[in-house]
Amino acid sequence: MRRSAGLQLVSQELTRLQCQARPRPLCPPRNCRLASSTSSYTSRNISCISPSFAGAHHSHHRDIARSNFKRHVSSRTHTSASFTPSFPNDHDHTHSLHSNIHYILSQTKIPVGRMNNINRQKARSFLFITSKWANEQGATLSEALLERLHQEQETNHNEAIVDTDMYNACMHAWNISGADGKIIVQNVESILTRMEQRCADDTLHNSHRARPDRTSYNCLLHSYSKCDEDSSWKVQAVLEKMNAMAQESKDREYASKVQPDEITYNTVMNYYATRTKSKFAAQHAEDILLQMSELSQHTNSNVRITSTSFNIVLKAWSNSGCGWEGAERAKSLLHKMIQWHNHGHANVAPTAVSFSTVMDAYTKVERVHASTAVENAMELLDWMEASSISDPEHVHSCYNAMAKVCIRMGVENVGERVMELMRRMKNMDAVPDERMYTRCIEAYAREGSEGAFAVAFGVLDEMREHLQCNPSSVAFNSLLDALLKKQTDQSMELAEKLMKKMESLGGDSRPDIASYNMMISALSRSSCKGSEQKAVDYLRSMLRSFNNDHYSKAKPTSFVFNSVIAMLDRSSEEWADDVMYKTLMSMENQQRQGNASVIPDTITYNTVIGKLSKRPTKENAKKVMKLLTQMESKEEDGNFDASPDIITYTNILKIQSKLDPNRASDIASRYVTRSLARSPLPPMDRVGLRALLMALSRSGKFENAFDAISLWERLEGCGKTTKLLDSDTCNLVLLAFSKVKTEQSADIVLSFLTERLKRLSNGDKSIVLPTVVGMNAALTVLSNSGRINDALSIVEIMKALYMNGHSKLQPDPGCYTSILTSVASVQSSSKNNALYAEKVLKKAKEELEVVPITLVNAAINACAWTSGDQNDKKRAIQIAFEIFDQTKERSSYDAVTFGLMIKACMKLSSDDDTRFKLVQRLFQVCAKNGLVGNMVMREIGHFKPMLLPDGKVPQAWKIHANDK
DNA sequence: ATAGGGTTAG
Repeated sequence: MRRSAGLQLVSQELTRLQCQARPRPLCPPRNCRLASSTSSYTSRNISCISPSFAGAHHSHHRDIARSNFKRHVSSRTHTSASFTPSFPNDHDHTHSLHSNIHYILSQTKIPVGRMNNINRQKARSFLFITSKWANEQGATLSEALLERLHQEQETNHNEAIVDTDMYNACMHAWNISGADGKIIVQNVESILTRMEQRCADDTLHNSHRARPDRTSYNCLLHSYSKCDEDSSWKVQAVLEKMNAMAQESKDREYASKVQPDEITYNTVMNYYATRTKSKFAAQHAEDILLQMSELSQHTNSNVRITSTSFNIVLKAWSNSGCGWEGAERAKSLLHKMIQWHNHGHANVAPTAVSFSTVMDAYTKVERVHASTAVENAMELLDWMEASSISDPEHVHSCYNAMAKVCIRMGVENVGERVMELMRRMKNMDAVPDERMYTRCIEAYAREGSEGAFAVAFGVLDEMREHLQCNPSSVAFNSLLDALLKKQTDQSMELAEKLMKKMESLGGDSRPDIASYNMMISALSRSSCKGSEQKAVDYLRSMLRSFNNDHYSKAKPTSFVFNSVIAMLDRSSEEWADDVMYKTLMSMENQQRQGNASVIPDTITYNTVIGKLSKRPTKENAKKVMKLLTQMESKEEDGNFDASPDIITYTNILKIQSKLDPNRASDIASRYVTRSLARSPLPPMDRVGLRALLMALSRSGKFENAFDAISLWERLEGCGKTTKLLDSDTCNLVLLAFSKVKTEQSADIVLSFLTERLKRLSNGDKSIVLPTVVGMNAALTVLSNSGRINDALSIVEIMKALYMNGHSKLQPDPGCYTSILTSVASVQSSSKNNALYAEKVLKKAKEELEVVPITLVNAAINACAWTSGDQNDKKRAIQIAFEIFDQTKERSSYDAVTFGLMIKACMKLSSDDDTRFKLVQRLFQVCAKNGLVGNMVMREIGHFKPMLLPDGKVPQAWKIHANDK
């Protein structure tokens, strides 16, 4: 395929940018080593490198953490000045921070109760420093210091060491940590609870413990808005509690300290404003605004409505998920705000944020309203320019919001439109910032034409010049996105080049989680060979970037891992299953290290287990079992994300039944037992049920057969008959019992069958019956217990059902064979064996058109195993010969028939003389017919006394034996 | 201690 001119242009552009990239600074060892070791999976060197200072309790860990930090800092100073990954505060302070950390860590070595004043003062100021780091480490560290100082206070009853501000700072630290919402809420709740409990425990001896104030509760309320979970009842409860405390407290001063203020109400509104896709929440936020307005009327009120309050409600409507309606409501609220302002409420002046928030609401309207949305937003922009804004330094954000509306609404020639906005903002003395340039790039890239791409790259260049630094990954991502949506080989190639360039530029330009998501999911959609390898390589470099270089923007989410796993699942590369397993291990590793955005779930595990099960090797079986254990132990710990389900077990049983059937039946049994204990039963499907029953039916253990039947009956009771149960699975249940030789089995099987037959005769048409296969198994069980008559009546019933249209229940020779084989088995041999054999054979001859030799043989064999006294045995021999003689007439016997007859004579004869005569006679007929087989020779060989007095085999035997 | 903004993704 020839390259089009436009793409060629873009490609040149890329190469040019590549050359412009800053010369690679000196840090070759790190990169070289990593690059050469791509074959080893990165997860191995992940765990030890991630620094977790606060969690480092003993000095060994601390040393590792510290030395890694040092290495990290020194390598960074070489690469990029704008890079501040793990401690995003002022870069120049890195050194003093380092010594701070050193100091703080050394604090933990001082025994409790031995900190002097200077120690305490330092710890206190470090607490306030670390609490402003705005990352998880800062929060963890400040909380650790808080707890350490609390211990100190507990041993010095007369001194107040920990005050309310310190608690508040720690909660604030979590709120700004950027951690996952759930984690923030957990930590803030736990700090506040501790604070409250410690106060409640306070005695006269120590009345110095810090009491939560309004700020503390405001912090708590704030944390709820960071988390997606529905915490509205908690928010409501906190507000009520604050009001109650303010009213009920006898301490007037304290009462005024916990009385909710405007920040409290703003924060509560903000909680509702952050609930996306909920009209109710937006309405609720607006209601609170009304309440605030009433409260502010009271004298001495500490509540007053400001621009912020309004802006929060504007956001609420923008986030409400109400599309056009939400945008319109936001707009009219903005009008109301201006009215208020005009009526003398100076502190509700609309700000740039107000305008840009409403504009943002117009980016979320339904397609039909696209052009009106753009018009309305443009009106807002005109309006904003005409009015005096109280925060002119934020005016540029309105142009950005406007540009976003144009892009989202699919305006034609968006690139030029956004360019125009950039010119227009300059007239307002607003300087386009990085975000605005990025928007502009996005706009051109979205246009998709090759010329537009070239312009986008041009803007990227311009941006570097104007901003005097490299564009952040976001700008590149817009380009990547647009390139990858083109879905051509060339554009994929260009995207790969772009990724390389981002890496070489380093710093904030490095690929982030969005870049990796896009590349990997595009690769997983591609059918080119080698895409798997490329995707896995990207995953590895992402992990390296996050784990080793602490690049927080590359923090992985489930999405990347799942894309890779899904792609490998479809792959035919022979390493695919192994790499899938390693990918899952790496996911678990992330989770273990506290990355809350990585959640391997049941589907993830099932995909990997499913793939591993396709290749039944011992290693894969081991891996699969390890994964199952992992899933089960998570479930026990109360984490149900990855609870094993029927699909999990189906795959596990698939591999184990090939390698270790006993293990398979144990696994199946454990699962069935647990499932039966639950109500309702966990979901089950046909394939899974079959796999379970197969595994259970193989073992020959009574418990397993019992599990099988219990499960089947329970499912039948749930009315799952049509969806799940069929004759096939019913057969498996009976088959399970056919290998168990106990009296109990016969009872269970018989009542199982009679129950179903009874229901059938009562007109239950949904009843599931076994086929001959299952029936044969049932016959085996009954005959094993000597219940030949029961067995024969079952055959009768089968015949009747067959006549009634149950075509799969036609009695076949196998039925009789099943009975006779059981009669012959050692466990069930009785004095009646021969009589049974005679009876069964007779019945078979009546019912069947052709009686196969095997059936006759089975009858003779049954006779051979007759026990009891001499008379019983003598009669057995007679019966055997009668059967044999009848057979002879039809000349349908074989070598085995002779073997069995000889065996019968050997076993049943009362003395050697009789034995000799009978066997000799049989042997002669046998030899004449040329049917001397292995079995015949073996039987004769067993009998030493049959040899001649001189120890030789009689001539008669010899001749014919050698003839053969 | 409260209001915001950029990219992706089945």
